[in-house]
Amino acid sequence: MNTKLDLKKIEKISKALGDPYRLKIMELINKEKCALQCATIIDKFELSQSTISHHVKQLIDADLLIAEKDGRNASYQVNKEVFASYIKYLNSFGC
Amino acid sequence: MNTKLDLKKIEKISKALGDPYRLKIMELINKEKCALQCATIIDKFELSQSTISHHVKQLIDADLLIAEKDGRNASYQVNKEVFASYIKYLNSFGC
DNA sequence: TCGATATATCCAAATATTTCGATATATAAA
DNA sequence: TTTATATATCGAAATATTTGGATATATCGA
Repeated sequence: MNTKLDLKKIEKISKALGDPYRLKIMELINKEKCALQCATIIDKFELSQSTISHHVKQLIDADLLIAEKDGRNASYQVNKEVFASYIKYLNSFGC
Repeated sequence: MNTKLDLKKIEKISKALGDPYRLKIMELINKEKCALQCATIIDKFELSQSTISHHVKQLIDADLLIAEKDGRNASYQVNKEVFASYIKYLNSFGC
């Protein structure tokens, strides 16, 4: 595990984290012990459902979130693996 | 040291890292033992001088680079402190 | 001083991202 | 089976980012 990410992927992850709503969505999901439902996210922000869906998709596309579908509900959790790999890359700059 | 970064700052740093050229500029500067001159960066990429200058400015504005001016030359080095703080923030997601 | 060089800034065009309303899709509930 | 609910996708407008040419500024060398 702890795959080495290529530059394209690093770029995508960084871009996904470069938006205030997406950061707040990540924090919200991270606070939950277990997976968080989409409707909960929509409740918390002054954004339309389609906009939230779009932001969540970007986080999923960057592999920062893992999505799970249960019937008509979707839930998400943080992909700790990918964060670990991203941090590993950043460590070359940090220390 | 190792200041806690607010969300706005995390966003700015992530955005600054969310571009292929800026990532490559960071890597280039990081590879140098000592500070890297601007002209060297310009040589390495197929981008105009003004575009490089703009990208470097964004990295400086995000505090990822420290700029030093010596006469008409400018040189840059990685701000390890800020990287460390950014990584510290990301650790809440990673493990 | 005068011309050359290094970098930064200004402006505008090209491109990408964000946002929302409308609609599609799939499932649950009546 | 019909209706309601949850989420995703499409299309278009608003906004932001990227890019390069032109120019400004500051300094070095002749």
